[in-house]
Amino acid sequence: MKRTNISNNVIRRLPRYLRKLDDLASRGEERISSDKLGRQMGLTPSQIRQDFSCFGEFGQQGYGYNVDSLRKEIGQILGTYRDYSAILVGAGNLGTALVQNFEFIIEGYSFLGAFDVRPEVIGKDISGFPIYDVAGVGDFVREHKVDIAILTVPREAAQDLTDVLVEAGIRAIWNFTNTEISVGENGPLVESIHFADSLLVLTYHLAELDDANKKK
Amino acid sequence: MKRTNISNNVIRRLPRYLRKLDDLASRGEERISSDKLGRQMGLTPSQIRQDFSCFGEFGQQGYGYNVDSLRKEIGQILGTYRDYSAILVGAGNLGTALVQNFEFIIEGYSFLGAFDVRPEVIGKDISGFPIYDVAGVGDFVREHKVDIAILTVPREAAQDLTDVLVEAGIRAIWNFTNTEISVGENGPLVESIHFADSLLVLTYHLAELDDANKKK
DNA sequence: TAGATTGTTAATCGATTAACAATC
DNA sequence: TAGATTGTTAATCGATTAACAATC
Repeated sequence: MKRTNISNNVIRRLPRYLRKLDDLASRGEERISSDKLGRQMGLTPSQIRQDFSCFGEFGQQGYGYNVDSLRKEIGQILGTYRDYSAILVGAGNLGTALVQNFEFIIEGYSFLGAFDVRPEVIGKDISGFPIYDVAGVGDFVREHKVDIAILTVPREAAQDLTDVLVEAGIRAIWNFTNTEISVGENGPLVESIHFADSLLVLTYHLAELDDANKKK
Repeated sequence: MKRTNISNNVIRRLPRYLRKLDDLASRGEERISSDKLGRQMGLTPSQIRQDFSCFGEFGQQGYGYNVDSLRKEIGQILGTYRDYSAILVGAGNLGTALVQNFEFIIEGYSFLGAFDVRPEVIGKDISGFPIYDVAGVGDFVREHKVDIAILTVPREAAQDLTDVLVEAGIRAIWNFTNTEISVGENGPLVESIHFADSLLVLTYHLAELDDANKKK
């Protein structure tokens, strides 16, 4: 599989392809053409073929793409078979929800446990995984060479814990704290879920509609 | 304020500007130039000026932008002062986390309450807001002309509840179900938070780094 | 006034779309 | 073989960047 200088736009479309292909597979579809896929996803067939061709030749002229093997290829590209290790930092409602509701976190990764600062939850468990004292998170990351930290602590604690994680050599932070965390030069990858941003995009469009109606 | 044919890229940058300006304001900054702002956000000054100029003239030559008034302008554009009404559909861990942790949901909107299907939570409350039987959500939306539904139900219930909400005339759905929900022609706005997509982007980059290292 | 910095027009760059030869 | 559909090259479109006159 090649991987040369892929644009962000392409990368962000890959998980959507994967979801769609999972869906097609679960409905028993065996093959799909870029044309059909495009119509189902609201993309042009050209774009789909361009996107895939960034990574290799996954189709067959006159036939299209085999759903199952394309799905595996894209899973491969996205690293889903690499068994990265992950921990949860912040075992509150949000962290608990993520681990409990979204099987993909536990199934797709080596989930090693959770960390929290509150004495009343330390020692308990989430979906069978222990909740440790957050005081030990740095050592734990070092010892287990943890790849990904899911950061779901309150905003106030975000930067301090980030510093600890970076210091301990974490490779990636999935950031739910609604703050911009800073990781310095050569720091880990950071992917943030900014809930408020998403909601504001929604209200932008509501406001837009309201304004358009008012004008009439 | 004008609003003509704004590209998606621009719209998605607006909440980031708002966050940054809130931050500057809280640190007591009074003015900011596109140049400084650009350096702090990793954008070019040109792009920042272009973005703002989609909506009006908010700056002053030789001075820059007044942090506080720019912040208000962008808030206005994003509809933050419009007091849209919202309900939570699905009072599980995730929904509870959203309402409890993210003040902006309760502070920025008329939050009217939560709905769930489980008898043991109906009648209880989240942060002082009642949890109603989800069986009545359609009537509630109709009666209160609810603008936004925050959809945090299990994947299996997602489409059925969407149908109920659409039928009742909901204007926007903030979708956390990790599924593509379909709302039909002239349906509400939908903004989805696909947790898995975000995590996959992270592992894509991890895999990319690993591959690059292997080659060396 | 001189310096700073905007808003906007023009130039560049990159991403999407169209076209088509290759081939299953 | 004929029809379908890919992978890729070229054309188009849109978004970002650069430049600069206007002006605070």
